[in-house]
Amino acid sequence: MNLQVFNRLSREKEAFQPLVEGQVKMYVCGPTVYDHAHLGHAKTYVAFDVIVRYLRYAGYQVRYVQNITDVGHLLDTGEDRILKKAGALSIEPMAVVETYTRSYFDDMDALGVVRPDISPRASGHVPEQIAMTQSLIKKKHAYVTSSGDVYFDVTSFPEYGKLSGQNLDELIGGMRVEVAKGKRHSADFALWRHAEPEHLMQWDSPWGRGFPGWHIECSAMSARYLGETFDIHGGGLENRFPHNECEIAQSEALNGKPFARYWLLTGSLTVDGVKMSKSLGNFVTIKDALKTYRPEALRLFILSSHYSSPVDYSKAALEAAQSGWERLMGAVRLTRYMLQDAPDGDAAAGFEMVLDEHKTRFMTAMDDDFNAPAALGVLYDLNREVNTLLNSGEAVGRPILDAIEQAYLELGGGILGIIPAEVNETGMDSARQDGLIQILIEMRNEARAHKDFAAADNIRTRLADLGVMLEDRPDGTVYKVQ
RNA sequence: GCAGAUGUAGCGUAACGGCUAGCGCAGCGGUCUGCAAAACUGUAUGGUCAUGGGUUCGAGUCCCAUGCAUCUGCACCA
Repeated sequence: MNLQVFNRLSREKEAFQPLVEGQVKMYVCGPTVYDHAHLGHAKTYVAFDVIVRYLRYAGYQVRYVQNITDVGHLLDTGEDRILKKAGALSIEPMAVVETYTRSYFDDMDALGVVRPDISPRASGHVPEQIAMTQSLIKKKHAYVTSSGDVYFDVTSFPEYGKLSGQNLDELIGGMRVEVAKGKRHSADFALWRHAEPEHLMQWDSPWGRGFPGWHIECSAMSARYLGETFDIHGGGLENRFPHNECEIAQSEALNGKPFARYWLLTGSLTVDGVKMSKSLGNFVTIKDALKTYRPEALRLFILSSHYSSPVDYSKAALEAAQSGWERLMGAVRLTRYMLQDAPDGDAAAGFEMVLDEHKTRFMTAMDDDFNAPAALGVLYDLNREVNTLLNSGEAVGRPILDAIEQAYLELGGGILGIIPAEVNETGMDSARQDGLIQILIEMRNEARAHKDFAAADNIRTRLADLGVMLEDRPDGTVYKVQ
């Protein structure tokens, strides 16, 4: 275990050394829950899922916090995303939040993403955000305008821009949105906004009725659950500026100590080279993708490029991932098939060495900034070794078969989340269905024995039409369900 | 304009400065099979690693320059 991570803050690969030995405190920017999640979200959260899984596998005790943004995230027009959706559907804003929060967790569960330990909602932490804003005002890092808005004063934090490499003077030129009234510097950002009476989500504050700005929630909630300084801050690269930059400014200006020690940001999911996003309309929801592809195949597709790189979505790429997954599962299925009738004893015990070697290579890849695509390559290498062994015709003892299955479950299952533990892959092959298929296999093999290949092929074809694929092996016929 | 990223076989992607540049998908053969499927294996002298220099015993990797293409952010987004 010699984990190196690429820290976006230092722009260098660094040895990973958590603040407290053996413990990792990690915060990842979560979704704004105003619509169903799409594959872009899947990319980010699957990537961090594997990071968390690996850290835990490596023995760290991880506290993983991922927020749910349900207030304060405004559109260019100044409208709140949640309120806009609530208006469109004519329902309570909190009903919108509830609907899409559940939808989000449903999607993540379906993708096998392990839930965060804490999923705090912004609307449930308004007092914390107000308190933080008050302290920032007291320390003269923020000011109140005549209309009841509170802005962070970016000139009071000289390091502003250090994460994204932005320069205050140059920022002004590229601005697309009109500078709000009352701001001293165009780069100042809102900690608190006053609300008009008809605004549906508003709270009392020292500055009148209003609601928190978007950036403050992450600072307030990470401080509450992880402390003022914590180990890993994750999120999508597109949030580096302004969001992540503002988080750093607020927290470090207030606490006078480092905010997050390692910044791990994910590359975007693109479609034909362009980022998948709501506004461009080029998105595919996770629910839709799961109608066509297995969750493991989606994960494999996402993990086939490094978390910090972009990955381009296409039908061909997803189908390639699904084929690759089938390839891995072929060996897993074969291992499990042979385990049903495996001899005791140490036949093929030498394979233990091959397993160890590949495990080591796998870990080396993951230690190198969570290089899942490289680790996946090792898994494919191992897969070939396993296939060669299991098809060699030589006896393979139960201990080795157990060790092989264990390796798949550990690396492919536990860490990457693409190898399911159950033999049952589809939920379709109940005992009864299995029995029915076995009867057909027996009938077909009788026909084959009588060289009645027309009848035999008829059974095989018709089963294939139903998605049941037969494979004849020297030691019998096996099937898989598509 | 400013900040940053990427460019490696048909496609998708890897490679602490060090074996013949790896893996997957797709194509075409071979072995196996009654035929398939799966698997293994071979093959396309399958790769001028964007271009041109430099450092080095050694460069896809480090440095400089160039131009092309594409992408991301610039106060909207995971």
